[in-house]
Amino acid sequence: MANNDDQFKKVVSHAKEYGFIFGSSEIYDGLSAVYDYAQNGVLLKNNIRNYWWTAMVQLHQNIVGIDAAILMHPTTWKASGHVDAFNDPLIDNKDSKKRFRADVLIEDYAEKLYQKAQKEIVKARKRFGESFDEEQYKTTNPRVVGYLAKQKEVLERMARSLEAEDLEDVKALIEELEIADPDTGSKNWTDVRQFNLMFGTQIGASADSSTQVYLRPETAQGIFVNYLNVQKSGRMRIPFGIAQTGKAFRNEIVARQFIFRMREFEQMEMQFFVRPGEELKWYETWKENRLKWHMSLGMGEENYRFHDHEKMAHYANAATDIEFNFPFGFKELEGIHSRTDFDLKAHEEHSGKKLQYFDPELGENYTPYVVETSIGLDRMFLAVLSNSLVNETLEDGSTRVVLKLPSVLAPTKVAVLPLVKKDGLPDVAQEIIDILKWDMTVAYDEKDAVGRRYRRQDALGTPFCITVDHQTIEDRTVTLRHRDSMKQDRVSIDEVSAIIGKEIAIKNWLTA
RNA sequence: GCGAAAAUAGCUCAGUUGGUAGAGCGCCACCUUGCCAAGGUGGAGGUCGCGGGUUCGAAUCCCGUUUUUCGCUCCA
Repeated sequence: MANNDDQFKKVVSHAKEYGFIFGSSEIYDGLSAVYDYAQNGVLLKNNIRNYWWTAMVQLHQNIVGIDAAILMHPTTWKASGHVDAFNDPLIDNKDSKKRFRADVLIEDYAEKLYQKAQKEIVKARKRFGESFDEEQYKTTNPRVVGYLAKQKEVLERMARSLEAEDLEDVKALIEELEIADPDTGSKNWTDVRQFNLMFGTQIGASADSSTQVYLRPETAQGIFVNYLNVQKSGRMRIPFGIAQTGKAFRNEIVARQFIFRMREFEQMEMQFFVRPGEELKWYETWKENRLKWHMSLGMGEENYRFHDHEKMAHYANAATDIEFNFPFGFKELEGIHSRTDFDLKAHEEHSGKKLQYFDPELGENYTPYVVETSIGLDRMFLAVLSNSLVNETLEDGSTRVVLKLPSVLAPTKVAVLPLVKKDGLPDVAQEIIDILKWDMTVAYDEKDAVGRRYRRQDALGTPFCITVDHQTIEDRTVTLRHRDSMKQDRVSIDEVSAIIGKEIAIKNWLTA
């Protein structure tokens, strides 16, 4: 564990030192859980996004992409359930310093009442045997009636108070019921406070004429509200998918672990629209497909696992996470959910517009079911970065820090290095750069001994170094040095582009 | 948000009972070497997270605040 903590710290400090990630607005002491991608980080991030987009959109004829706005009509979030579900009433125990969801505390209390009633019923059944009438007993036995009535009363009062946002009454209820901290028994509670996980802002400059809107807490709704537009204008036939990448915002109570949980983050998601009843088949298909995508990067099969959800979110009938072995343990990297027709139905209800699809093969209308794949781009970035950072001990006992990024994702593909910065070698290096720069990101470095320059490129994850020496002037050959093996080949300048191109081609990675 | 710990140069860290800030690495310039980092010379870079207070004097003591880490909580 200590080793993992250590590795995580190294990743964070490496990310900063080598220009991958900076804390936001650092000169003003930073902003909690917001980060900026730096000169190398943005390249790596773009490459990951492109690798995903190619695999999901370009390679699937029945999947198209969109780019929906971050701001959406506020009713969207009523329909999606976020206005209600993203509001948590929380309460702290002053003695144990623990935080609880106030509604969960009350629900647990109500559940206990129900259990008491059940106990009475079980006892009574033993007593009366065959002739026992449970329904009648529930309405006649005073104790059971009391428990059930109390349960109902408690739940109803809580629902009323939450609906009216009367948080004082929620607290009053907790105190009246003498609900204690389940761990410590303390009844010393703070006030109940509401935490809204959606960022709000307003459209319209003046306060009185403005409309409250939200920064989207997930990108998916931008696809749902556009699904019929895309289907009709693109003449899409079910099954088909709509993909997009983009920012989403959540005002997390606790946002931690570097870029793992940020307030502003980027999702890469695809919603796949299918016939009702076929959703679980497609769910399995996409589970398999997405895992294969992860495996193609060669970051170790043992570092991935599925975590199937026992308890479903309100919209899903099957859900799994692809978890990755981060330095702080296995954590969710991607979610695959069978979202049923929950979202489209909800939008139909709230908008009053039909969002049905006419299936020409079946000759009937229906609201499609949806299978979603949703991966956090920032999490993927962290997975790649933390998995690639290695402190390697070489045969001669010396060490090097090397970022063994999959070369298809590496920010810089090749560094061109003149062995010395005289005798015309820099000019030849520049010629090579001018050939390669059209197809890949190229770096140039002429400072310090070439060995040290190799190490610098290792730390940046550059998979190839081309060294121009005196022989280059004579026969137009250079040495091509490989990051991971540190081996060198002598090749002609004319071959370099093709050799590197093959190694970094998305096609070769995705079909390997 | 609550509790605990921390914040000194780009990075990793020293800094004694309060006495005016240092090292290694890195960076820049020049020289030297020339295929796997750490030769030479010179240089830049810190109002010690920020704001108050105590004191003749604060990186050091006190209070507040911001950020980070860990725990609680939450995670569609």
